[in-house]
Amino acid sequence: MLHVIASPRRREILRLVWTEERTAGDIAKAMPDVTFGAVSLQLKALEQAGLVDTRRDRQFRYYRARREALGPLAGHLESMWNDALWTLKLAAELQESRRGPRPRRRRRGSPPSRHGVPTSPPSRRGVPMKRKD
Amino acid sequence: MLHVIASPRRREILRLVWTEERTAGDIAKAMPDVTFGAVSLQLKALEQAGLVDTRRDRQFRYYRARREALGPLAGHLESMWNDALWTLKLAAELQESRRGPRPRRRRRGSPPSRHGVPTSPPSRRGVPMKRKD
DNA sequence: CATATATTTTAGTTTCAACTAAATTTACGC
DNA sequence: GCGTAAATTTAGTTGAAACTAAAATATATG
Repeated sequence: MLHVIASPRRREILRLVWTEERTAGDIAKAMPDVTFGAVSLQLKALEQAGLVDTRRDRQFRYYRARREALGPLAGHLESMWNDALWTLKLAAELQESRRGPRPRRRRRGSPPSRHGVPTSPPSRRGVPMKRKD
Repeated sequence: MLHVIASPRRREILRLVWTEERTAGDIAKAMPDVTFGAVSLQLKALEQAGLVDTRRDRQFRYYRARREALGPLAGHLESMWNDALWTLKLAAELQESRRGPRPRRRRRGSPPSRHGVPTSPPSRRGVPMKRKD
């Protein structure tokens, strides 16, 4: 759990869903420097740690912080977010803590091909999938 | 700061120096699965985060937790350590969270040589060094 | 000064979490 | 059914943290 809130990225997500639930897309839009997929993975991490609740409605999935799961840290995080000075620091941390590959400019006009994939695996498009709640 | 206590290794060190100061060697002996150097680096990280105080006496360096620097987390950590069940979990985490190279068996009888170091730099053994308090 | 012990620092290695891009799944509307 | 939008999952990449081993630093002592 400590590991999960140690990430500035996940703390920023927590802050976004602290007082009201939001959809995954809404959250992703608020973090323009990462892809939707990256946000989705972090949401999964937060959910598995029990730090957010999730709810499905139509094609949307809503997330909301489980403040009680954070125990004594909840108040600490809140006071940080209410402090204007800390907001600046968070932005700096988000820049600093950026991991993984930087976005690469997509080549214009080049045919859709991937790195080490000479033969594409058999497509399972159209095969029905079990619904995961 | 959250990042520093997110590491099970550093939390284990904090626990060791929670109620009484200990020497670096003492701490390293209590963690037989890592080298002295690794422990020293983590101690430096803890010191730079302001989570431990340090004191020199003779050739020894003593470390002690700065419990007040942890704020609301201090109590949380304490109660974790006093819970027998959590002790087991910590051991599991220490195994799980292990990073970096695993210790390799030293080849017996092989001459002392290093990877990409054909020429060793000029030894400065015996050259006096400035004292770092 | 030489040797021993305690600790830190450096250089290089390995593992892993955070990421991207693409593919897939799911649900909606026509 | 088809197409589209929302979200997740998969496969692969990257950078940095955690480590090892060795060297350097620091202090004590004969």
